[in-house]
Amino acid sequence: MAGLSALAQDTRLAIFRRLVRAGPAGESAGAIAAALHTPAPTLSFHLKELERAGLIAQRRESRSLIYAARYDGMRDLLAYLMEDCCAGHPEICNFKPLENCRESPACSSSCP
Amino acid sequence: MAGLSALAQDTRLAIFRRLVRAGPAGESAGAIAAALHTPAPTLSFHLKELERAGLIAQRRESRSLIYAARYDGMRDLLAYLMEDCCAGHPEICNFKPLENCRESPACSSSCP
DNA sequence: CTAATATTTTTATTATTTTGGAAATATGGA
DNA sequence: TCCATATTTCCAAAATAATAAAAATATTAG
Repeated sequence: MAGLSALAQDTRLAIFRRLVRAGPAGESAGAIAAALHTPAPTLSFHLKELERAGLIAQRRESRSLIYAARYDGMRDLLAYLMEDCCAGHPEICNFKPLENCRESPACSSSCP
Repeated sequence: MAGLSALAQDTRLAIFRRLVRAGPAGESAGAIAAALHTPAPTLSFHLKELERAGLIAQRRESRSLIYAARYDGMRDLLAYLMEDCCAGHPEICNFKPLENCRESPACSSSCP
């Protein structure tokens, strides 16, 4: 699973967390690099990796390249892990409810 | 997150999937090695890695060492990923329901 | 105690991933 | 057109992870 390796790296996980919080507006490569104190080429390498895994998407906005989290990519990853594990043993899915999720009809109505 | 790196490796993911399916009875190191056509030292290396991540547990049964999946470890990993992502953007959690999960009261009642 | 089985630890080698400088590419403004 | 900004690609070095042979350890049976 590409998504797993993509997130199994500190810098990439940090990037992804930022982008999830940034929402659909996303954030430019430069802004991320500055925030994470990471040289541009290193950051670019990780962004490409996350994109390859389907977890983020790139778009150009004038001179900047903006990256944004792909929620469907993350959903796929979660679904994959759950299918694997929840499948044989549903008790794995016995989460204590996440408050801000409960508030969303989408979430509270259709989790596995 | 140790759990992410632990599962971001083909052999280890294969081991974990086997053990989840094997249930609490688990499986001996030798049996896993045979099933996955993996030399004993290589397997032992990966088992230790999974154990370090809290995803499996070891117990001795006579001469054999039996490994079993730790559901709570897996639940923690899923919860971590969801908190991260579901948090800001609950629509990520909008899974199409997994059938065998719906059947379990534990699961259908308390997913995020 | 000795032998047989089951597995881990040690160790060295090989393979993969990560890092960042230097050069290249793309966009927009003067 | 020429320059500045934003970012990527190229590439080689450094760091990390995976592999498996050989030796060591643990358990039980005879």
